Amino acid sequence: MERELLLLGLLRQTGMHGYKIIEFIERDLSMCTDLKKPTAYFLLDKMAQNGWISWVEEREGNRPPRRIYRITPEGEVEFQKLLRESLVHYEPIKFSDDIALAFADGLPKTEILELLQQRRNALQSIVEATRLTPAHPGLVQLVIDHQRIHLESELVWMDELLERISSISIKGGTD
Amino acid sequence: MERELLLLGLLRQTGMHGYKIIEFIERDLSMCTDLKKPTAYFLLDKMAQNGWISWVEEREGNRPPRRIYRITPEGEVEFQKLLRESLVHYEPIKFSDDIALAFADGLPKTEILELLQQRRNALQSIVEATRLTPAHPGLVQLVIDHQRIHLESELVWMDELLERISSISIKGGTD
DNA sequence: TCCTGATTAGTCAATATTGATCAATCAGGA
DNA sequence: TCCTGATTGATCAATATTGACTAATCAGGA
Repeated sequence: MERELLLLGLLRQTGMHGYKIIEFIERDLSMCTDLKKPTAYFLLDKMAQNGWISWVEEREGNRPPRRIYRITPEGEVEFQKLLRESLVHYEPIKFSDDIALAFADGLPKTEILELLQQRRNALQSIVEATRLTPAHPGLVQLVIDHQRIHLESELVWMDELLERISSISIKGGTD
Repeated sequence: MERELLLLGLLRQTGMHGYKIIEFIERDLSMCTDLKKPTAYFLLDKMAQNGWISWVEEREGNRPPRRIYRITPEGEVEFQKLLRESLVHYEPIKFSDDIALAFADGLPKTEILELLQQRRNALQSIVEATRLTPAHPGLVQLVIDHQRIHLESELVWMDELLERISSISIKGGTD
């Protein structure tokens, strides 16, 4: 549902062909979504069938023709509906990486600590890279700041986690 | 991949039939995963074909027969492999809800603030409910604490967000 | 006893997602 | 000019995921 919102939101700003849309998403919005190319084309098709967007074929020079998508009035209505729904809604995220944590007693404690230390270092690299992100214009900056704040708080959590695992005895662990 | 790890991790503790597995996941691990019933059965089938788990048919009273799954030695090897991979790996989560934030200028500022205030209140309810969660035994407690810490930090972020949006002017907004 | 709704257990058709691939064009060095 | 690798643009077969459904059994009130 957020995927439809994303595509409508982009096409609302300007008409675009599929490739440009995907390029923009992967460059500027990769921190919110992992929408892949074939999924994007699939959704564009579906939304065109729904009448939310329309397209015209365009050919530039000798290149193969491409479809320029634009949002329709019905699409604009749908956009606003999805936007309202999405803004009020809060869905706690799932830390799927924590599954490994829950079953970590399948390994000796020293190894758990080594592996988690590597995870922590990977996280730290990401945090440091994120600190260098240049400012973006408009509301996207909010999204970036959210991500940055979250990552910093994750790093604090990882350090606390390493402490706690050091100090507990692991049921089923071999040391 | 974490889904396979999850199923192997459960079957490693004790043999179970599909329904019990799903029940446990939905009751105790819903904060890490949203694995649904048909997906679970699909994965159990696949893992059985891979030789990671085996099953025997059991009938209890007059009930229709059901398959009791257990982990095999090959499955145990795979479990340890997946566990190691998953413990070292760090993947930043995607805040897909932030997509709406990035496109919020499709609505007037006062409405954005109203809607986000509702989101904030929904979050606060979840935070309060989470504070009451009783302690779990073992490593699962770590997972719960992670979630709780994250949610508290999200609440702080939401309040900052509301402040910031109040004080900026929205490009394209109608007020 | 009979009926109703809840629980247990699982399946399947439909939908969503993606890795791999294709095909044209272009940039620039040999 | 010709070749090579990068870029643009999109598709498809295969895989993953899930909403909706089936079907049996059980609990307990009329």
